[in-house]
Amino acid sequence: MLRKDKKSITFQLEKFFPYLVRIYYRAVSQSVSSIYEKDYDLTVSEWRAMAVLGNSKDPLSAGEIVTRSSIDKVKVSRAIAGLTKAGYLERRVDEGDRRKVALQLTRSGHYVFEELVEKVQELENKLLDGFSPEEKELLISFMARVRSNAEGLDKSQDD
Amino acid sequence: MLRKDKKSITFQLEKFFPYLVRIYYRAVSQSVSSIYEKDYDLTVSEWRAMAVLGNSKDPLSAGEIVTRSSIDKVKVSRAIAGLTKAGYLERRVDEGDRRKVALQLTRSGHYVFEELVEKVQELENKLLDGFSPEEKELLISFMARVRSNAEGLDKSQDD
DNA sequence: CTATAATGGTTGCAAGTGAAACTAATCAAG
DNA sequence: CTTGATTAGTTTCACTTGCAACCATTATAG
Repeated sequence: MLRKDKKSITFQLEKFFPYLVRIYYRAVSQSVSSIYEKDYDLTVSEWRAMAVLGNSKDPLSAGEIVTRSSIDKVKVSRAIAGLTKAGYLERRVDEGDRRKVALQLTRSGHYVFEELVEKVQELENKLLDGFSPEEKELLISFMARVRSNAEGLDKSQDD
Repeated sequence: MLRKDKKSITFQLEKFFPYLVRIYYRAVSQSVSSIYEKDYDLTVSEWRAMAVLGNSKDPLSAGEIVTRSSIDKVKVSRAIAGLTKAGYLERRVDEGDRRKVALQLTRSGHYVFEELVEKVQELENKLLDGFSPEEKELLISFMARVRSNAEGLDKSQDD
């Protein structure tokens, strides 16, 4: 079995960690998005904006949604437009600072939000079916560790 | 603290499992893609197609890349075009079946592949910095379990 | 042999994305 | 006040995406 390869590289994509993460993410993401997409015709950003708003007693500005959801400006702006058009969201110009808009869910928006939360939490349970509470916590903490490793890297690259 | 909320929903996005997965994925994905994007101006699909090809002794058809990389038809087709244009890939019509193309990395493609593999494996280690081998295995197996839960769901929804 | 279907791969198109430019309002300085 | 800078949010534009339609070739049926 003599080979002349300089290094005889073996790189298996299906063992490559970031590839596994991607596949994992895809599976999770697809199962959850099927709920708000197919059942309610919402986009991811719309669902997330709604989730942030649904949990807030007080109206929020678009900027506050951006910071709380880690969705970017543009998507939030479009999500707001979409939700407003669907009648789930009410936008009022903030009279204190007329650049801002005060956003809050309408009654029907709140209703949809509640339905969604229920379905989505049910899905969360199904995704973690077979996991003990400790395992769930462990998985979450592993992800957080990897994430913080990754973010550390990015930072050092910026220099 | 009397509230009149029908249900007093508390849904925190930042505790929601699919959201955590998304953030995790983003961090990983961004750190790895910065390597092949910034350093080599390759897209994800190009890198993945290259990874599949780089590991194969024999030329592959586009369809084989699709099945081995779980990238879709269209992306593979475009990845091939891109890699060919960059001089990393050689495409030859399969004379046995003239619908197929036989694809293999050029010398320079192989060279880039080797460089990339090295950098990318280094990154993989950094991402998992602080993880014991057992923890790494555990994380991977957790992801596989969640994924198979998710895929089970999708299947039952198709019915 | 045709005719029809099936397969491998590419391309067109409509929708989605995000960086950057833009508008409008507020703030800060002279 | 005016001028310039900052902030909130929207829009534009170039690029990516993926479905579906497509072309070419091979396989199957009559």
